[in-house]
Amino acid sequence: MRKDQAMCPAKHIVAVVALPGVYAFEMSIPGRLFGAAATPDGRARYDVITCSVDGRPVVTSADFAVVVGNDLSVLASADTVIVPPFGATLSAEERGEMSDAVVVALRDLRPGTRVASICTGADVLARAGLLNNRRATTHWRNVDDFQRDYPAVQVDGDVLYVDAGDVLTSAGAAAGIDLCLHMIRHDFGADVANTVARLCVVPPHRDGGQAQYIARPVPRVDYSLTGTAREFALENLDRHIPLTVWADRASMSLRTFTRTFRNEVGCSPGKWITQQRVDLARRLLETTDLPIDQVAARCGLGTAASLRLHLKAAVGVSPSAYRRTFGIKNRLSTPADASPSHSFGAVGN
DNA sequence: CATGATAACCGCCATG
DNA sequence: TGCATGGCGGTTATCA
Repeated sequence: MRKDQAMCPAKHIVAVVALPGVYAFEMSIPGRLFGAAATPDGRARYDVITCSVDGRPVVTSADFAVVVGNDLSVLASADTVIVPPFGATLSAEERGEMSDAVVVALRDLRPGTRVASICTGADVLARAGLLNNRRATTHWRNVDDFQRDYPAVQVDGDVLYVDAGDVLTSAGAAAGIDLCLHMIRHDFGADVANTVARLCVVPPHRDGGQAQYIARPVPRVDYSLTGTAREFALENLDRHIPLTVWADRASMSLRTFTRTFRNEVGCSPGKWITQQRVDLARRLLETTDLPIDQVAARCGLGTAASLRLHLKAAVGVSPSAYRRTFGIKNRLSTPADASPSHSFGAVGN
């Protein structure tokens, strides 16, 4: 955390900001997930540190306090700054006051520092102006207030997280897990992220958005209406299956199926399936030596040109560059050396 | 990069 | 009247 870090290949520093009344669960997510990302020889890939405004212990939303390691000055040397939600019992004004110092610190970060929020931590990012004219999300219960308070932010209340490049926001609570996994996937590839997910016993990738978690006025059946169709599609990723067939399998008309799908999953069937295809392509690029056009065929993207297009949209690099960075040949070196973690372009969700 | 065929998407509206 | 359904068709996206 000093200037001498330039001397040795530095670990990626993740700083978690604890404000008064911080939600201990959300605050712990980065330490648990980033902390589980290790190189094959067991070295930690990230250095997760915590801080409060003045470096003193912080009361949490539960009946215990946490002793943090630092004050806000560590943010200057962080590669990633994460703001969990805080101050549940405080008024909006009080929360604003409590986070003033963090707002100032966020505006003053080194260029290229990645900033992320979990749940209503997005408020702090918005107050710092980091979300202006960018897509962002927050807890579904906070979406309307958030959009009202920060009209310059393009709020998307349906997704689990939004990656706007160097600013990322996640939906409520456990969506922070998805966000952290996403950052790990971005930094070190899907394989490392999947290992972390296994270690933490969480799904490596959750389908769809937070829409499916919003309580409906009418209690919904607790199984998914489109789930079997999705399973079927996943088992046949390499084949093109017309939507009418999906709908048939779900015993719905085409129109009702697409509508239901969007409700349950949070995006259109087409968006969803290309996501799945790109995910598979990434895995194949990472773990096999298959030629690019065969990877494309296997994951249903058809041609190498198509794969190139979709991979570029998802992670900002070409298939060969992706394989060079994350492929099996490089498994033993630290990808951090090969790819500065901020080198990938802005990625929508 | 351009292009045209095809599929997907989604607002709209009638129906039950 | 409220609500889910599903067909229609204009617009958009995809891909060879």
